[in-house]
Amino acid sequence: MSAPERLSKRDAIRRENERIILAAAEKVFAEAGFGGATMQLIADMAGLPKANLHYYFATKEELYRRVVRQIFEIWLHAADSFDNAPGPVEGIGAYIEAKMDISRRHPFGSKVWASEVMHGAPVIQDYLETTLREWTEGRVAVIRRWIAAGRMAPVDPHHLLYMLWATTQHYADFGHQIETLNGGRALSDRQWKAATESVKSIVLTGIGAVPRPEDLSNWTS
Amino acid sequence: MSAPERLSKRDAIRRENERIILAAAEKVFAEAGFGGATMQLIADMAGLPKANLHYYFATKEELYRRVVRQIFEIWLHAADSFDNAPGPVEGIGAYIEAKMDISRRHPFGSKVWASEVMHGAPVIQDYLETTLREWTEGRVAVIRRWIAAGRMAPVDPHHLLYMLWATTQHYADFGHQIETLNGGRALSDRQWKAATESVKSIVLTGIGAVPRPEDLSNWTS
DNA sequence: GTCTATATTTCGATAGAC
DNA sequence: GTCTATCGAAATATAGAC
Repeated sequence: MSAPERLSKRDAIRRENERIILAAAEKVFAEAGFGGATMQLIADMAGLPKANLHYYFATKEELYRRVVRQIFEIWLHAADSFDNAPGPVEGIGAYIEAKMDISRRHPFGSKVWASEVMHGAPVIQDYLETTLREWTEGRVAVIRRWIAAGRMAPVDPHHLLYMLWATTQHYADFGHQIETLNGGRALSDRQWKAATESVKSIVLTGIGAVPRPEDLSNWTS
Repeated sequence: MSAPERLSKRDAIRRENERIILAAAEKVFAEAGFGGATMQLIADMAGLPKANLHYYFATKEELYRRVVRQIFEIWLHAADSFDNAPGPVEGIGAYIEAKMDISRRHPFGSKVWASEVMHGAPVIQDYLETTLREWTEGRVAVIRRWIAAGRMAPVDPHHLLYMLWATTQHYADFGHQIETLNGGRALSDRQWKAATESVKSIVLTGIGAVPRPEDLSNWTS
């Protein structure tokens, strides 16, 4: 019985240290980029000697790869709201809410992902070509069904998805710019709510999934 | 006459070499990030010895600063379409077209800017707090007038601007992802046109500046 | 203005005691 | 599993001949 117990304890230590290192790495990679990040900076942020990082993660690239995969999987789960929704108002509405929530709670991961894609996806190109492509085509099919059912206007599904990604992730990736234009203060709870509602309103109205607001419903050219 | 002539010739050489170096630097900074970029890579891309870069730009950071300022000024000029427009359809429509065109023609500059902002704007924070803030408040005022005149729905002007920036720049910053989802091929002329029209259509419809397309105008809940 | 050679620093990674 | 000391590679920047 002692062997499994020792192994279990060692595993617990390993799991906890990996968690601490990954959190520190996510922040440093987001703030300095892969090239600008140093193992020393990550070690300091994690409160560990630099050599310990190499004990848990053989190379800087392996550590980086784990960070990128983390945010990617979080985003994939957010798409659950998309499926089984009766229509675009519920499906796309819930997806925007989920993505905005992730932008607020995981701004570092979002930035690491953006940086990785901007640099040509050197370490996650295979994910783009397999998992992301399949995910995208699946949602494109759902959007096409909604269009065919007359529940939204016949917009291009791919460009709609790009708009959803762009608008929601912008609040994480360009959060520093938004904060500066907000008088140097981070968005409050109320402002995050307003941002989410603004995105939902413009997109859902823009694709014809909800009616135009009353005060403009009698629009004339 | 010989002194001014020599000076002029020297200036011409300087200007041309700076142009070559800046173009090479923009590409390398975009593809590798500030930390990942090396003076050697930039020199190779420019076809010059590394020492010549330091002759024209004292430090790597000074060279980087010039690249960031370049794209920022291009974007500022694109906003001319915003002003003197009679309404949101013309103003915002032209702005989207101009920004999409920049995303296509200056993808490297867009990525360098995105990377700079994501890392907390270490070298252009003053621009954000002065020029960008003034530019933004000026356009917010224009949008408010359009809303007051009943030419568009009462959306939050700041969040609308963020949406315009996010959607248009996404085609440059995440161009690699879009290309991958497009079967590994860059967007064609036709596809860029479709992307621009898609963004314009959803946004202008979403803010109530154009009527809903005919086939959905008799929407019922 | 151009270019080769090099000084100096810093980083990723490892050795080896504990 | 932890940590100090250090190696070797690579980077920025400069010196100095042409």
